[in-house]
Amino acid sequence: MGVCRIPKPKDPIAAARAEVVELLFSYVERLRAHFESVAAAHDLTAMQAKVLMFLGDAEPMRCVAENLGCDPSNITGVVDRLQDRGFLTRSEDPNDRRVKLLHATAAGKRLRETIGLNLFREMPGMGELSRAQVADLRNLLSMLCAHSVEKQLASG
Amino acid sequence: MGVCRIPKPKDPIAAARAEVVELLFSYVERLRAHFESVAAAHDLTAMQAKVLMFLGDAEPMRCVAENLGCDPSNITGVVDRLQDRGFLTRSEDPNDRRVKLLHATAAGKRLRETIGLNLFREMPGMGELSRAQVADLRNLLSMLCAHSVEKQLASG
DNA sequence: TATTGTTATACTCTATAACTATA
DNA sequence: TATAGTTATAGAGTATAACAATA
Repeated sequence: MGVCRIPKPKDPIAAARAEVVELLFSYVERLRAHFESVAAAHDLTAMQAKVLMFLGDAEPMRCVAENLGCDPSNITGVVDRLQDRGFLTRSEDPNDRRVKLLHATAAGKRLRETIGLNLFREMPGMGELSRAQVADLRNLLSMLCAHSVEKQLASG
Repeated sequence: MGVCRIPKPKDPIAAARAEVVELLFSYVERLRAHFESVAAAHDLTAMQAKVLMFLGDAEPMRCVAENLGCDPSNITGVVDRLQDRGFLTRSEDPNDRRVKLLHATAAGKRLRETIGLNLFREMPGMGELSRAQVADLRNLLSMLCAHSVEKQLASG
């Protein structure tokens, strides 16, 4: 999300946290650009790539919308475009005929695999971390994510 | 950027990196939602908030576009809307009259301060890290960001 | 000639509200 | 009544191309 000029607190602990927040936003901006560039290399928008990467074997559209944090009405158009290009199909859920399930086609699965590999292999800065540093980062991110989910569930 | 299903390599080092990439994308999605929610609380889109947070004392529009990784033609509209609401003004650069400089107004500076504080104080999961963990995270992120910038400069 | 910012255009994402079909 | 998905609509972000003013 680019450079943010967050006011620095005087308390050293809070100041360190503020610095982490700023670094995170800077790195997030790079990740966003990286993701968009990988998607664009396959003529997909970031949104279309997100939907494709989230697809399981039989994903209800509502779950896609919830995971992506947007209104379900948006998903219709995104899925339309992916379907027109042959990357997924819709089917009715036999258990609840209101629900439509999304399935990646063979071409969709191949594309997903390719995008996944590109996302991983060209991850900015990742190759410079040692094995131990990668493990440290994994643990710290786990804590951040776990707590975020907890808060999300509590407030929802 | 939501849940990404990145194929897991068999090599344990590569697998650990892939896990970090997946965690990063998950946390990034939470940060994006956090940023949007803070911006929306002040009737700003994420893009408008990014521009406002990036504004220095006299920022050329071209620099804003470069920092945000988008075409300069987009900035015109975003800046128009922020200007209409009294958060910034344009002025001609006396040294190069093609350039227009952006200045946050008093209201813009107040809003920037408030958004910065909200971004920092409600940062998902950040409050759960110990002082030492915050320091570790800062160092790891510094490495990731430093290398990203280096690559960016090398390729540009 | 090259660059800065603007405008026009077309496409996509976005939320809201109204609608159909189903539960 | 409530829910899943669609459609219509309006507003915003996005890149491309053409343009005026300036360098």
